[in-house]
Amino acid sequence: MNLLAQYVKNLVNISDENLNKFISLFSLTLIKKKDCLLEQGNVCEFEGFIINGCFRLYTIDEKGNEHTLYFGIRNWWVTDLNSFLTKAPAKFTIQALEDSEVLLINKKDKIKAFQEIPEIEKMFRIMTQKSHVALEQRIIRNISTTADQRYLEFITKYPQIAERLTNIQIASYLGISHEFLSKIRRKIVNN
Amino acid sequence: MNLLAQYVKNLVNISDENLNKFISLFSLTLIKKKDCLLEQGNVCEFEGFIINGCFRLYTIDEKGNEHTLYFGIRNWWVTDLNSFLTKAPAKFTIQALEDSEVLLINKKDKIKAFQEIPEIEKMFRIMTQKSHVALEQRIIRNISTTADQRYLEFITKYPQIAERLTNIQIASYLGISHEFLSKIRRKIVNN
DNA sequence: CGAAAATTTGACATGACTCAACTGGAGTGG
DNA sequence: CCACTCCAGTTGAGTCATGTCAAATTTTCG
Repeated sequence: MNLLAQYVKNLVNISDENLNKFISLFSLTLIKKKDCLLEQGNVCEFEGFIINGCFRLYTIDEKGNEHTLYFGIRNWWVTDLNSFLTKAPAKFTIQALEDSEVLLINKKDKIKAFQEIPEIEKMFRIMTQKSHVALEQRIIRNISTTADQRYLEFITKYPQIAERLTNIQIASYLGISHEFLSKIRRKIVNN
Repeated sequence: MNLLAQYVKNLVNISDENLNKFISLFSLTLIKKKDCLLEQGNVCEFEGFIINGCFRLYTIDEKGNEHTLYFGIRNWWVTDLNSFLTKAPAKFTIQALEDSEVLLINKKDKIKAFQEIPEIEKMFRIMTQKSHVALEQRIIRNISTTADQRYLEFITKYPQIAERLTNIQIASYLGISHEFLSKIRRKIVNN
């Protein structure tokens, strides 16, 4: 079955006709492990819906350290939102961590969908609201808990993502060094 | 002039008729310094547009420590989004830091506005996208920079907010203790 | 003026980073 | 199939960032 169609129908009531029209705006892209969907500095011309595989969206700072904004798997969206909206150079790199499949839509077609299919505008609003809530919660966790707690929360909340990641990648999401994460893991095992 | 009307017109093209219809859904509320628009645990029944004054949206954790999600002043929106959307008990308290004026809309009327005025749905989408980008940037800052840098960035980016706040409030936003913020400030002065 | 809150300060404890070394497993070319 | 390399993970020592607690000082505000 069509994963994207299912996703849309879960959020809004939409006719099959409009749904098909929307889905036809996407193109399926295959991408190999370690290849990038977007590289920091380029303009992000797409919004992507992940069908299979796993992606990491990260930025590299002046010191050369990587910081992960989020990981994406099946049924998640992925884009550098600021770059996509404003055509500013992307602050993030989007890399495939496995051989992956993703449905891409460009900005022109997304605007077209918004204009022609009101349910789609509504769907994106609902979607954005949900991820907004998730971002707010992450900020509160980041400013209020220790790395131990954030690590346990991450592997508990997203076990199906965590199991595919290296500890280096998880550390870059939690905002700690991978050496320190290693020590946290040892401490957890030893109790 | 009507601040909210101006705000809407800056984001979307909308007829005066629809604009007035939208604005008539709000009710002006005056709230005194230190009073709360919302208390943690209650259901957030409103979304608010600030006309005057200053608000702080914060949560209290198990240890009794306060953590600030954001501050709001004139021209900003304020709500516990998750509670407003899902009717779950609010995780945040919204307190006025000064005598303030805020325009409130309830959920039923907001839904009505979305159904009857497509430009309003569009406006909220644009608004949510912008704050989404801001939240993403804040997460990256939180996981990648030290408290010194975050403090300097905050007072540089939002001087008109920072000047109204106590250091305790700023510290609760940055995710550090107010004693440590005091030491940061001394260090900055002494160079 | 007087009380409450904010701010500062210092001593000490803990969280977290850096660097360097080591181990072990996964891929790769011969 | 082996030897090699590379990368992830672990570990320890030393250091820096930040928290905690308690006390003193200053500011705010009724």
